[in-house]
Amino acid sequence: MTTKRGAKATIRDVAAAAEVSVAAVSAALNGKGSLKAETRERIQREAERLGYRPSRVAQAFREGRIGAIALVLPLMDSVDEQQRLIGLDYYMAIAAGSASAAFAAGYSLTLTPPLSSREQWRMVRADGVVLCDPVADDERLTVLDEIGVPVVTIDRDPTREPMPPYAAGDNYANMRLLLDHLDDEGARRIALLSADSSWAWTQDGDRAYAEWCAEHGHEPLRVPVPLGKGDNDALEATVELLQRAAPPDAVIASAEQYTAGVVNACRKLGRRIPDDVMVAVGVDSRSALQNDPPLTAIDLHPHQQGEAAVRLLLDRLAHDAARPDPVIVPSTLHRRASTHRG
Amino acid sequence: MTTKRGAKATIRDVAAAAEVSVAAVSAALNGKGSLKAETRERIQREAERLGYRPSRVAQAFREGRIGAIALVLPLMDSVDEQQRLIGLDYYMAIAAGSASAAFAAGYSLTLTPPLSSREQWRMVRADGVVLCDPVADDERLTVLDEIGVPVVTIDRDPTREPMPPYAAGDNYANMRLLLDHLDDEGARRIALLSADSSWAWTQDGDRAYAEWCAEHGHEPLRVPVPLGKGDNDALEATVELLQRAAPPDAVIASAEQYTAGVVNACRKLGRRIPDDVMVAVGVDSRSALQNDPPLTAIDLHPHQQGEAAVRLLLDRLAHDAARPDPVIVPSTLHRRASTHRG
DNA sequence: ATAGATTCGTGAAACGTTTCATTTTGGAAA
DNA sequence: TTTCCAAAATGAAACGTTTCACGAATCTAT
Repeated sequence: MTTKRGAKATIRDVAAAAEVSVAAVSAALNGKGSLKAETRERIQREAERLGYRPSRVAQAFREGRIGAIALVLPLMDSVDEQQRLIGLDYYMAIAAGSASAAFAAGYSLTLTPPLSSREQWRMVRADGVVLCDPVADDERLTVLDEIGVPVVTIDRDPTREPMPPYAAGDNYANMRLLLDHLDDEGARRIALLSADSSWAWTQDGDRAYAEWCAEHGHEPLRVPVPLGKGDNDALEATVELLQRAAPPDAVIASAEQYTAGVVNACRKLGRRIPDDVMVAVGVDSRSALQNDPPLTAIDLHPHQQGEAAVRLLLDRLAHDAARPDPVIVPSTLHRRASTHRG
Repeated sequence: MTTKRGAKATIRDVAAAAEVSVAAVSAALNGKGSLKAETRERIQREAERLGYRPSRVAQAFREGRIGAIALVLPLMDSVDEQQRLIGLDYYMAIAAGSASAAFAAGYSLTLTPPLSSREQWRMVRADGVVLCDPVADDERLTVLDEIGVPVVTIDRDPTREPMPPYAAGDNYANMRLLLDHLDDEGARRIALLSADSSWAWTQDGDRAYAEWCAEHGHEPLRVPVPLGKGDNDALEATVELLQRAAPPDAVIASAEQYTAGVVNACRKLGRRIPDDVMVAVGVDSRSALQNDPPLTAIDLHPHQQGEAAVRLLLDRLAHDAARPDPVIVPSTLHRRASTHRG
């Protein structure tokens, strides 16, 4: 049998050309088995001549696994609506950490674009899925469960039973850490910008804020700010806050998205940071670090969260029934100039 | 033959359980063929009962393609050195655009972590690769060519023959556009921060700058700034520039990474933007847009570049021999307050 | 020269799915 | 009852690779 024109050469074509068995070709090309050096070279020459490339998908098939883990980021959902993707540092670090851990284990990391219908989900070719920030009753988890793809989440699933394994920071403790810090630095009226959503980190943060305020006899000053596209929602909310009769002396931006808005609102109104108003952010980012002055923020170590999530997933893949314990990645408070009055 | 304990159920197990042929099971589960409704339901029930999930890798194998495209970003290279990934808006938008185009065509997008050895490259499971910012004599392209994986680059490969298809902005024209704009706004001493590298966009930009300066009788003020990890290399370079005896009245930050450094240097020295010094950026980003004042910048439309690159790649995959023409994605100059003196 | 050991190479199975040509079944028309 | 046709279901091939148990050839030591 001779090579068909136009068709890619297979291992069989090489075997025929070199007048050996397919097994010999496989051995020669993978450096296994015991072949005479001369034979090995001849096979390699023929393979080269025919432009033979092993079919990656056939190799994958034989090995029994796709060798890829899918990462589902919420920000991907906005791709089609907005031409421009808002790539948050937090998610990018998660992606990097996941990729790193996946690759260390011989897997690659697949980004999944917005997936709405079940049909679309079915075509996700991955051995498992890491899903970021599930909402309550997240339909995506339902579908993935139906399809039988193992899932690990980053940030806890608020409602699902049984709860998929997850990696996360301690959102409740983090909010209190931030509040305690601001209190130490002399803030007495601490406002909070946070989103109305069913995400666990939002809920946990709000709860911590409410409880802390109650414990300390502070009036809660929470302003809901949508997390969507509007870059200046946070700006407007902050402006409104600062113009109140009794303005706050500290503002917590719970999300990375709010950072620029809060800072620009202060600048616009001529309020100095930290002298007139302290600013702290719930999620560290480049813009917090590079701001003038640098902003106090909580580093959730998203890189580690990504790594941890992938490792949990690989655990699940290895021992089928196992349902590993959640991993709580410790967070770090970076005390910076925005919350310290000289 | 009965289902082995522990092993995943295959289509054969379902067939046995439902007492039909494997072909019937396949047809029932995929909604094809002509099966009696009753049979179809019975098969579905059995599949459900056994927890049967079609093997995605076997499906992929049958279909003859992996169904994934790999995206190689330069920033991924820093993952292991630095725990924290610097996720540039530019690359994130490329990722989003690529993902979007890939998915529209039934492919998913795979991120590949740093790949050094040939061995590592061999395990990249993708039908093709989009490689961002190739350097001169990029070893990765050599390896990919050896392995026989089709490649498309974003930004032109400076040296390789035959040159792989690519998508890119018009770097040369963009630099001149920026310079003309600053000239129009009254700048007379325009400095350029750019990197010493073999990347095409750097080279093109430098060439455009040199030629433009010569044409306009301006003294070239180019300062090389490494693109690596150091966040404050750009800051130091700018400080040095502004403290010269004859300081520039405009600074071009050619890379997104320089943005914060340049702005903070101005702030540190008390130079107002744009009154004392204009600032423009060669790559638009959130930090440019959200800065106070917003920074004039060139929008390279990286989302479209990602889309274009993937489409080129899919073209190559479809018609094997074809070597499509490069796609030059038009860029947009966003004129913002940082280069306009009220 | 023969047994044993070593080296070199082979044939065939297996992975799980889909497809397609073919066979069986059931029912209606003659 | 027989004939014919559509509907329903089947068996087997094909996808390209790796692996594994085994056979043939060559060499070494008795």
